[in-house]
Amino acid sequence: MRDTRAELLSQAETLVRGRGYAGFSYADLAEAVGIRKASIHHHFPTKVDLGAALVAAYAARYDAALVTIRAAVPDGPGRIASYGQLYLGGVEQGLGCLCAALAIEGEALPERLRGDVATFFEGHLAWLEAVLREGQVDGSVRSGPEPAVLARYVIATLEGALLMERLFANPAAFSGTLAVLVDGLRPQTR
Amino acid sequence: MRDTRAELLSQAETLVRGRGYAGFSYADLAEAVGIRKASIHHHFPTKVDLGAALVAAYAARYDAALVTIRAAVPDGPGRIASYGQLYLGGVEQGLGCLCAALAIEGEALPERLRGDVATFFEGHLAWLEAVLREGQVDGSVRSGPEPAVLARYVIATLEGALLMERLFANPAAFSGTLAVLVDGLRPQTR
DNA sequence: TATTACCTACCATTAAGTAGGTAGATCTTT
DNA sequence: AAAGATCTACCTACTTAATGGTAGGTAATA
Repeated sequence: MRDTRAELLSQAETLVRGRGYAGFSYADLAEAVGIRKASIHHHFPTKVDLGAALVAAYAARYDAALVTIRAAVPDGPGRIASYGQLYLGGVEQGLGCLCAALAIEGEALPERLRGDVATFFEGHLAWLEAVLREGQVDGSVRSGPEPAVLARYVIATLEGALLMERLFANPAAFSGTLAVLVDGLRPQTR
Repeated sequence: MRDTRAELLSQAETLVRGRGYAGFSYADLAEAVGIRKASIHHHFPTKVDLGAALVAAYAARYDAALVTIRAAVPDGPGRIASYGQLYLGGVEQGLGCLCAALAIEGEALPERLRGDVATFFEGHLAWLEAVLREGQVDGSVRSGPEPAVLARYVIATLEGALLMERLFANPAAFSGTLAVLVDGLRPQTR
């Protein structure tokens, strides 16, 4: 059995992450999957439905990774480093963040998708905030700034680095930025 | 006299920064400026021509600001803070970075524009690198990481913060991230 | 017998871009 | 200075291709 729906989601994700939401069409997707354009509507009646499914699947994958990281890595900076590694894959494949691609379209983006994207980021912010707070408590993360502030700073840096280093096809530079970011989160004793 | 060309550039910039390059059309622009669609082609024969003019004008405005900052602010962190303030305007107006909007479209973006966008970022990276190097020399910026690495980290953080905080319409959060960023650049003595 | 998963054929709309024209400003030549 | 020529900045009307989406059908499966 070939799971057409999954294939559609996979190819659509690649298209959106590579060219933006407005920048891909059902025709592109049909060609990528090897199915007729109209058949896509059977699985995803409208483009917004597809977009929402894309965000849901993307968020679910991230959520699983976040749980794993928290279980597998004990300290704050290590967890943030692992979180940053999740973005690195995008740089290596030349794909940006799905939600960044959607977010950039701002006012033109269907309301529903804008909400989904905001929810995605809010989830990450909540996870980061918890991780950073724990790190401050156990002493692995520098105290001072509020965890909520640090969380926004972390996600901004990684989203920005992904945007930049995908353009320059420079995974090493991404890793450099990640290292500076993580290092800056440790308690300062130099 | 009304400078139609300038008006076209201004409105087009707002459109691209608000909805992406693929997300706006000559029809949208015509309506925004109060001119017929075909007349736009008189000023900008193709959409790529318009896009390139947009990037050129945007880059020129930034370049002027960079020169001013370097002349008016003496220390490294102060200069980076001023640089970050340039992005804040976008958050407040609900507009993203023009070049980020273009960059996100990646492979779908006409070759020429991709080159122009890369040049834009390279110029900023060069400026940041020089500023950070000077800061390390005069002791206002922490030593350790290479200026080139720090430059990429700075621009990534600001581009990412603009992306995020525009979505959340949260200029205060942008300022929070900027503060963490700038603070982290100072020589650490806590 | 429904339902699923696909198909062909179509639709209305919108996209970027072109053709060709007009009114007014400006430059050139006598 | 007048006459003609050219240029600028816009227009209406159009083309071609692509967009998201629909209608309705078919073959296999549950």
